[in-house]
Amino acid sequence: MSEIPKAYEPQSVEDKWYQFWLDRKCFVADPARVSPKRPAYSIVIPPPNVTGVLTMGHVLNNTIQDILARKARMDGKEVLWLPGTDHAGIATEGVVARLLSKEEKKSKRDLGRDEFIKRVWAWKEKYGGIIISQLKKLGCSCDWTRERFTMDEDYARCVQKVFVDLYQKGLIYRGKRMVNWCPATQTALSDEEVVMKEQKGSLYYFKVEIDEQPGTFLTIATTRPETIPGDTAVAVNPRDPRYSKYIGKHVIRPLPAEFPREQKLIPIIGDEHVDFEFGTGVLKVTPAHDKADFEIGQRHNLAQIDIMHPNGHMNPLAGEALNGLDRFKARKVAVELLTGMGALEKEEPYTNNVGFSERADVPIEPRLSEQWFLKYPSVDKARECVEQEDDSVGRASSRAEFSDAKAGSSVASPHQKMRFHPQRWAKVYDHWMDTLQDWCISRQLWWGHRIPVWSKKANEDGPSITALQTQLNTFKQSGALIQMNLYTPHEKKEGATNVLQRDPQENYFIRLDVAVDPTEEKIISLLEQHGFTQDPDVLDTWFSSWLWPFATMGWTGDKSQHSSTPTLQAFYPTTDLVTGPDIIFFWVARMIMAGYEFMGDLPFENVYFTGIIRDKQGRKMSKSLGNSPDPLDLIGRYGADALRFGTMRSAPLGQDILFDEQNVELGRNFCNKLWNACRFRQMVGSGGSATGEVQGEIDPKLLTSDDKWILLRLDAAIREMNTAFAEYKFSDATATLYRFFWSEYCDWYVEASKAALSPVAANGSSLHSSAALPSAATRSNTLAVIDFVLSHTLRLFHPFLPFITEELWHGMGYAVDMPENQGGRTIMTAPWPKPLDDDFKSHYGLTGDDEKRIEARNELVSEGRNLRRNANIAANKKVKFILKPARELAAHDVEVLRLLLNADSVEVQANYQSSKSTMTVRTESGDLFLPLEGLIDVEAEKARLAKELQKIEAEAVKVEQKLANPNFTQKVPANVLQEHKQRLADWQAKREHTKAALAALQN
RNA sequence: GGGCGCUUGGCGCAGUGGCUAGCGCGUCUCGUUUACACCGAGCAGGUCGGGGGUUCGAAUCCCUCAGCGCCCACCA
Repeated sequence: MSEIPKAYEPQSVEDKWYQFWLDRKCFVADPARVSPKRPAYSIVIPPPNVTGVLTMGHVLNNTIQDILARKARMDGKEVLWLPGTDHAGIATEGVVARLLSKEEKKSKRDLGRDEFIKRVWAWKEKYGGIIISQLKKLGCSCDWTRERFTMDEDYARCVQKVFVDLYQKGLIYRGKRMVNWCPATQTALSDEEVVMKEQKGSLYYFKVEIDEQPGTFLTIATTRPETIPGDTAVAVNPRDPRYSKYIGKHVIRPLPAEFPREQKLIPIIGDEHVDFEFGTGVLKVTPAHDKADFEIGQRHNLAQIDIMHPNGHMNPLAGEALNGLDRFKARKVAVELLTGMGALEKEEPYTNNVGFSERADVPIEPRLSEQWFLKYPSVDKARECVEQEDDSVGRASSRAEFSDAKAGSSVASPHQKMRFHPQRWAKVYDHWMDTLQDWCISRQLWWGHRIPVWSKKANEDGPSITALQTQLNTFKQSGALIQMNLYTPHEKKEGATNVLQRDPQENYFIRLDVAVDPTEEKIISLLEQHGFTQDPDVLDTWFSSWLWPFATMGWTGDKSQHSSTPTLQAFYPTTDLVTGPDIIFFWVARMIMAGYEFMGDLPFENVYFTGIIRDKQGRKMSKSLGNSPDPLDLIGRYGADALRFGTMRSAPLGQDILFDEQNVELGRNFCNKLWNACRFRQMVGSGGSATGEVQGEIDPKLLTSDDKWILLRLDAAIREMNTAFAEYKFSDATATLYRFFWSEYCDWYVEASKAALSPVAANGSSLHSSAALPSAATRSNTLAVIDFVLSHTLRLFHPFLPFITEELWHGMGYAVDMPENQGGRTIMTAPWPKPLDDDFKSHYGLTGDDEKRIEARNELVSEGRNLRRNANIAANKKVKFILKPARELAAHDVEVLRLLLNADSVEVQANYQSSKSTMTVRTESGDLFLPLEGLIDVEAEKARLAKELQKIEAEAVKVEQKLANPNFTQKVPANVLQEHKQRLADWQAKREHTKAALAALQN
């Protein structure tokens, strides 16, 4: 580090070191190196969408993972941070489809399935994974040799095998159900992909005539008049005295107007679901377009009339006037029609919650359709394994226990408990697990894992199916992974999940579904010969992501050898998962169930839930608001370390993060401070008698009080860091680093060390009679302390600031003396600092007393500076102070006082008497006087002292009263009592001193 | 309708029964002294959301009210 720039320039440093780490394979995990002495540590990245670009959310999430991974490496663990991307079905298909329509004016259907999928792959190769290169810019230490994609060939096989396996277990079934239908993307969605949004709309009241009692009308309130043509009943609460008498009668549905009367006759039914407080207490029932209505329909065996096309436009069953209209347009027209026929009674403004497609941001259309569903596996185990708050009473740091347990026995038995951080998410998880609904896993898309089911419909007496069934059974006996399900009309009566619905266009049919591992080519060709076709649907993207922790580690899906890959054996279960609470159900819960079901063990030991990044005003980051900063731009302007540090510093555990660019600026300033502190060490090192080389040995006999103090502060910082890591409190960790390095090391220690480092003093003479005469030996000793502290500090910083610490580690020469694998090559593998132990402390003579004495001396400095400011003495003007010490002070300390007070001299006078023109203050380590020789503003000083005295009085009285209370003195613990007595004595001493000073001014 | 979280100086936050309630940012004043103006020094600024209770002692524990936010839920 010869020519050191005055300011840190991250741009010239970051790429260099990232390449250095890659070249030396620093991020590559080797299962063979794992041993009881070198335990494994693993994280799988939450795979970002392959279409994604880096957002502040990614920065937060991945910085935390990188911090954990880098810390674990320094702890001597074998670390695997496994990266990759997610194929993100809907998102990716949407991106490519939009591109296609923009550039070629074609739809995906124009291209056809195979060609379209080719285009998606081409797009993926070209643009996909931009985010991967962005993660590298951030400094992420992922093992890129193991990068995975959820559509990789071997990953896809895992997905298919899992499907067949669950199908065999009877957990996957096909069913015609009410699903969340997205008319924009024209696919079914899971419940989790629906977000509720408050919508302002209207509640329309319309009347219907009771067929059996002409002239009697019921009024119905609805928000969706366009679905009237789909109504097949009107429901009232059977306990509702107003209406119960009408149950069993019929009403005439007003729409479609042109339909014959008998087609529009629908029954009035009684159902408990109807709330008689709401609206008029009469509910229109549309079993084909509303989830609750569907269930009412099931209970009363109502017909289902589907009046919409899949794209959300009305079909002919909605009637001439509505046919072809978009559902929202149809709503307006339906209202007009009702008004026209005099059926509309009123319309009132109404706000309700409407389900929206999370991806496409359009209202969901509840729609009856045939889909694949999964009954969740391993639910009980998954529910029990997450530690609830009540479980943990009396367990101070269970994470430490976890780590130790794992280190102790390398072959781990199945883990019992998993911890969430913050733990309150366990409750949310628990609640969801208690109310699990079957998961709709099929999607009407092309980009994704195609459902490995071949099926054929036939008439009930079709001979081909039975014959084929027999044939397939022989394959099955030979161990092929296939499963058949024969659907016959009879099953309908049993009300089972495998309900075969009557196909409206055809007669009853039977169907043979065959789930096959797609690698069973013989079987598939046999099926295809017999006219079987593969299900056109693909699986929900999360149906592949839920296997991520083990499908990425070489899991084959073959149960007999599921733990046979070295990677799985070494790194599964993973240690930590870092993710956002928004995907706790989508991903975390499902991974836990999959972990148990397919690996027989939980997938991770700890889950850290980050907060959500918001803007300064607390709004969510969003593209439409334009309030989402580009992290790459921030990295360009401030450096990756600055972005990381600024983000971590403002990200307390469990709370949302308000992003403010000022935080990044602060991170940059901090890096610069670190840079300059090292630069200072280089500059003082090359002058005087010491060379620029690292000073190794510290001589206990030559330590100054400040040296001892900073070593003790370093010790405290290391301990605090360890606690923060154990509790996943990264903002605490950065706060500790900030305080220790900036306030304690730079502001106090470095400034004080200048007394020992003074080149003048080192020459053996001094300009100041009161100054100590530090020898050259003391000087190099202080340099050695600085090197000790800095080399530890850099290591404490490294997980947070990987680039600048690597640059300084080498630049300062700290790498030189270290063994190759312990920091000699890179700070990445330098050992994490240990707290200073008792041996160390006694060898160097470090005691709590030293710490207190320096802090008392520093208080003297602060008070002295305060006096200066109150006397309006310019910061650069040299003055003389007089000190009447409470106890003996070393020459070094007096010299430090002189330096830090920017004084010509600090004279120690045991019997100094204050005079009229002297300002003064009493501190624990003595009375400080600032003689002003007539320059003093007596009135101002009187006022200041009076104010001071008032405050002192108030505090003294408070303590006096406490001590006067016998209840207090009797019940309070001895140490607290003692502390209060001391406090009173201190206040009284200050009171006396201030009174005396005030009195002196009166003369 | 249930559940969870939050409320401490202008802003963002620490502080789970006992130091004079801290920290960072910001504001203001002074300052180019052997790293750093991306800096240093100093001042100002808080009845800890309201009310009640437990206790010798409450920002901290309990009750209650209010406000804000999030999640879950089939009132059309």
